[in-house]
Amino acid sequence: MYLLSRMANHDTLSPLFAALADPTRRAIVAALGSGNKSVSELANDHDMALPSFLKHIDKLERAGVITSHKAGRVRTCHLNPPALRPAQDWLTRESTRWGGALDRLAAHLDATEQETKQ
Amino acid sequence: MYLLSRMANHDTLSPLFAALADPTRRAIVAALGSGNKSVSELANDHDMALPSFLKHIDKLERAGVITSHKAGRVRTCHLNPPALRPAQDWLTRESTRWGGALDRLAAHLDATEQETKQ
DNA sequence: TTAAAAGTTAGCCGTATGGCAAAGTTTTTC
DNA sequence: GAAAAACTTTGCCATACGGCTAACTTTTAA
Repeated sequence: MYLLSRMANHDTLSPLFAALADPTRRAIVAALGSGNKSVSELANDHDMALPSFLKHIDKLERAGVITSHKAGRVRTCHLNPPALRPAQDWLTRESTRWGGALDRLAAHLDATEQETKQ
Repeated sequence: MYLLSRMANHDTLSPLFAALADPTRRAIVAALGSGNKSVSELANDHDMALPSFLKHIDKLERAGVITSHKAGRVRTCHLNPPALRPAQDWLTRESTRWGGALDRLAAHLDATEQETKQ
């Protein structure tokens, strides 16, 4: 039926989850939580060559998680607050459905217990 | 300071986010939301060779998102409800901090506005 | 008892990822 | 105007990812 492949699939979730699937990048996000920072300020916390570090910045930026602008020779990074929403929404939606399944299981177990008691 | 590299890093978040960073795997999770299914039942919805599909199942399982057991020749897959929690928690924590940052920004703008009004 | 069903294993392929060092560019500072 | 700062580009590396086909194993059904 291949529905997914038919629906003009602007897949924002995949790059978003992928961007978060690395400790360095999550640390960057966490660091930016307390305010904007330059690339080198961010990089100081990570024992990594700058080009390697920049790849992480790029990936976060391409996923929309952060933005950046350059003023003079320094590039400053900012969080993009709405970016995490799709991920949160997906997780919430699925968890809710799982919860529903658990509820149904619980209900079934209850019913079974009632039956076996009789 | 490299704190992260020192703290006996049971990184569950990275494989978890990585597992969700693929449409096929998210579809599997969604499909299992309405009940347990065998590998081939799940695979029917995806135009993909079985070995390729099994890799997705394996990755979900290694990330703890699903479990499976084999009865006879059929392997049945189940959701593992608590698995998504760490991802949700991380997103919630960060979003909250971002919200805080936004609040502080708003407060700052308000303060600035008050100053300029005087 | 053979044949089909349902996975599984092995091996190959091209691209992406996460790392590096070295050299280049643009600003800023002295 | 030279030198330092702050990236940026280039190019390399090993491993992981996401896909395939072909061949194999185990269970079930005819």
